[in-house]
Amino acid sequence: MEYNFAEIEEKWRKRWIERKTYRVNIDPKRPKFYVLDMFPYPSGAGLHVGHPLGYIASDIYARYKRLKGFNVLHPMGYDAFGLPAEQYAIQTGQHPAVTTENNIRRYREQLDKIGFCFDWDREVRTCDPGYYHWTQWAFLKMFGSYYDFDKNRARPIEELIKAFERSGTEGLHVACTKEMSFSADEWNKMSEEQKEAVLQNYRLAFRADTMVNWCAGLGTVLANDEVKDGLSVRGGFPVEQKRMKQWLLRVTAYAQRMLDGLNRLEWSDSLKEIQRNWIGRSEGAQVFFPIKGMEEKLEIFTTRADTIFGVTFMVLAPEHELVGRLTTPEYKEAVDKYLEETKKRSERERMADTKRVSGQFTGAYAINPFNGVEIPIYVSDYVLSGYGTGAIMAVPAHDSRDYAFARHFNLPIIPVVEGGDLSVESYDAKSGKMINSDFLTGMDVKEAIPAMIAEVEKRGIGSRRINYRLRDAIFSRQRYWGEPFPIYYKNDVAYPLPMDRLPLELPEVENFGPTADGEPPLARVKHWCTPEGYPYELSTMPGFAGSSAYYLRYMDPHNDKELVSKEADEYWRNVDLYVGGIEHATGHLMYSRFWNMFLYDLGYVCEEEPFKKLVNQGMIQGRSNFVYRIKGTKTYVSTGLKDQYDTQEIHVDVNIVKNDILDIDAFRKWMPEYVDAEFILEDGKYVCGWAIEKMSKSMYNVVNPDQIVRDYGADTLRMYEMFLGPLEQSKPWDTNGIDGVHKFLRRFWRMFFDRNGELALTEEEPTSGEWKTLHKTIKKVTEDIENFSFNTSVSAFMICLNELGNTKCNKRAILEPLVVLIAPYAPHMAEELWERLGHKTSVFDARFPEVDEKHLVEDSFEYPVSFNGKVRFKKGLSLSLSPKEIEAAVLSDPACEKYLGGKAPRKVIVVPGKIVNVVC
RNA sequence: GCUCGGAUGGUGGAAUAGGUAGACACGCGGGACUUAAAAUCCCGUGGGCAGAAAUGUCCGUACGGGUUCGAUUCCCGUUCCGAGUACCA
Repeated sequence: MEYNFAEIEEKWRKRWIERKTYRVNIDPKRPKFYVLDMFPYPSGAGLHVGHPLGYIASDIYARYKRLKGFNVLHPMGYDAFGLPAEQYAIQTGQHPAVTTENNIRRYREQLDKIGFCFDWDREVRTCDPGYYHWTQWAFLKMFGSYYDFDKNRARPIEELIKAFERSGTEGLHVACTKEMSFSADEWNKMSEEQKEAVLQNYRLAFRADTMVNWCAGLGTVLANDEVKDGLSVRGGFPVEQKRMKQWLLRVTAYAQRMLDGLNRLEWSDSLKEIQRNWIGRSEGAQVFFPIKGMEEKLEIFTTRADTIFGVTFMVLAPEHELVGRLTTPEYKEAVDKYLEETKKRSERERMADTKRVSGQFTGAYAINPFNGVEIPIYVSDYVLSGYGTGAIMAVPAHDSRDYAFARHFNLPIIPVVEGGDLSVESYDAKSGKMINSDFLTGMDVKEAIPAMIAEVEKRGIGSRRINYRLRDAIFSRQRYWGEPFPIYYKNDVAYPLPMDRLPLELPEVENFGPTADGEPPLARVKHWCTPEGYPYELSTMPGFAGSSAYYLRYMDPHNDKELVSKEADEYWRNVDLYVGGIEHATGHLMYSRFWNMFLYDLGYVCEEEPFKKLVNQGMIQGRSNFVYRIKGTKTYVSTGLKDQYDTQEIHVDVNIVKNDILDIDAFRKWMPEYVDAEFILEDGKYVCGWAIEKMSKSMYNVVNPDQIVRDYGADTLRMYEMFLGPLEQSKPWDTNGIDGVHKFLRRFWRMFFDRNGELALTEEEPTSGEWKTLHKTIKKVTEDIENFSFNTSVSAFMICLNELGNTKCNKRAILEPLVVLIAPYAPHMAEELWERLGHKTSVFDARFPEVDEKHLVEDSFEYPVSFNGKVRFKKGLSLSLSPKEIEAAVLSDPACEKYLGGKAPRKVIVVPGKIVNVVC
């Protein structure tokens, strides 16, 4: 009876759908477990073998948990709004909904072939009105909320309005764009428009005039995480800074909570580190410097308050609001010219030459509040307007950038901390003894910082301050294929659409590009306004909007009254295991946490963090193959001989190469130009060269999972992807080892049958060796799944089979538990075997085997003791060297006693320089 | 520049509360079965030296030190590779 994987897998794919094997419902009698994959954006290219890696791992885990008695929620859906479908639409006129639908169908086909246990009844698509209803709903909730730092949570904006009516801004401690100060009286006298303008300063979803990343190539604004090296992540177009009115989400209000929350999550340290850096908390002080001849003061932020006596100049960002006012007439022309120049330099250019020093003196002076010294004020683009206060006190002796600036403009450099050689470089380290610093002199830097901050506060010229690098998230996109904002305008004041009018559906347009005068595509819609005639917002929401709360929707996907019912939320709570790529560290995984915390604050969900444990699968790279053509000929030379000729390296399709050996016939048929190719072989074979590259069509190294499933079956694909190496590690796809895994499955199958293909298991009692093999494997596989070491558990199965194969074990008591054990990895084969073993129900309704320790008892063990003139046991025993004495010492050692359980050992073998072997 | 990871045979990778390094698999070599191929099975496989052989022995986990009876594992330094981030005051 051969293992006919094609037939078996086809049968069970159908059976699972018919029987609804993977449907889940709330079941209070069983503990829940929520396993989630990051849902895919269905691109036109379909899946390659790298995509399912994480899905296979989570699928194994989900099936394992189910076998362990958990009620497992394991859903799948599609992140369906997004740029590629829209770009394609602009080029071809094909509606993005159509392209998206086609791509989804293709994805589904491919996913189904791999045998995942998704509950497809819970599928969500972010572009469905029934889904984005709740994206819009959440947005309106944010619009209607503010953040209270005293209560440390979001509250309805009505509470803030009441506070304003009662006592203005007095005593408020809330998140805002800009500090405001007014009395209750002033508030009450404001017009509706004025009040709304004030509230925009506090709402968690708000509209503001800000510097944005404008990408002309895509015709839209981008969030910080969508830009890399000054280019758009999607498409690679240049990005420039532009001032525009945009919708934003006040994620900065949650900076500290998101930072603190990380400590309670089971995420990898590297991922947590990335988020910590992205939030970028830094502790320091805000200090106000008087400006000579002006009432106004210059506010700066510094983490090095201790170095205040070393300040020799001040620098403002070019966009700083004081630049215009404090520049003296004789410097006006030069400053304007400098501002003009920096404006022209793109973000990318600025980043490219960070070493170039540029700046301009404004003619104005600040006064050092501690020693009265007048300090020149400069403008320079090395100071960023978006961080801190957009102004700094420059201490060239202890900051490398200030040092470079001072050198360039010949400004004084005053050391205030001992150490380093200031003639060469600045001394930036936060340690050493203070000098030239009045009351700080003699202190260490670590004491001087708090001492100075205390002094600043005492004199009332500033205070301790915590700054975050995190910025508010820009939420508008000037695109078509996204969620419309449920917002309309009256006299340019934004109003929320009433909740009962949601969802606000995306209207049809005949052209998906921006309008001639640069308006978003929705401007083309004739009556894009409320029934009362008020115009709707023209931009749409960004990609991360739909993916921020999708894990909640899976809990209750068909509910049209709420995002998720209380019952469903309280049962499923949050995601126990989330598997996905690390590239979402600063995007989706930040926004989701923010979004969930917000819903938590308002009482809509019962957990503060959305994803308890998170595992990042590595990327699967492509392994390209090459042939070497002798230049100017049609002769191709094998790798080992290529140095003897003048050759050209040519990519060859990896699908016609096996174990780096070229299939010559297939090569001749591959492309017309190779029909009459000649070969110079090594040992009768053509050996190809290889390299690890990104998996891409142009390098002919894309391997399609469908093809692997066709040739080897889904179970082999699943096990092989796990066998490739540690899940979290990036590794090249390489089919070299796939035969080994496939061979294992065939051998496993054959264990159950005789020559005639009849099931041939006996009820005989297994030997102690067979029991031991079984339980050793159960133990190892269980531990490995719990630790996500899927690669070593595949090895454990192979070892198990090697051991059982030696004795040709065909005992039911051993083989039946192994079927359940392997079911998470090879579900199709396990189901088939389970059925043939006479079971009427799915193998996934069985229970995962438990380890029975009594079968694992060792009959001999090694007692780790070394020998070198004297012997020291781990417990700290020390003795002289005769073997007899060693034996006595080993036996009297409490640890040994524990091993032996009171019995006398049969033999103690002393291996000098090695170990002591104790045999029972 | 800063932060975080990593480096083990021809290849992918095992093994760390410090205890016989190289599990498992691929590849390669040899053999069995077969008219032949496929499939299947068995044996060998880190390197050097000695030996006809069994075997013995030395060296080996990027490099140099350290702690230890004992280090792939812990500590310090160096090199290389990867990832994140980048005028963040």
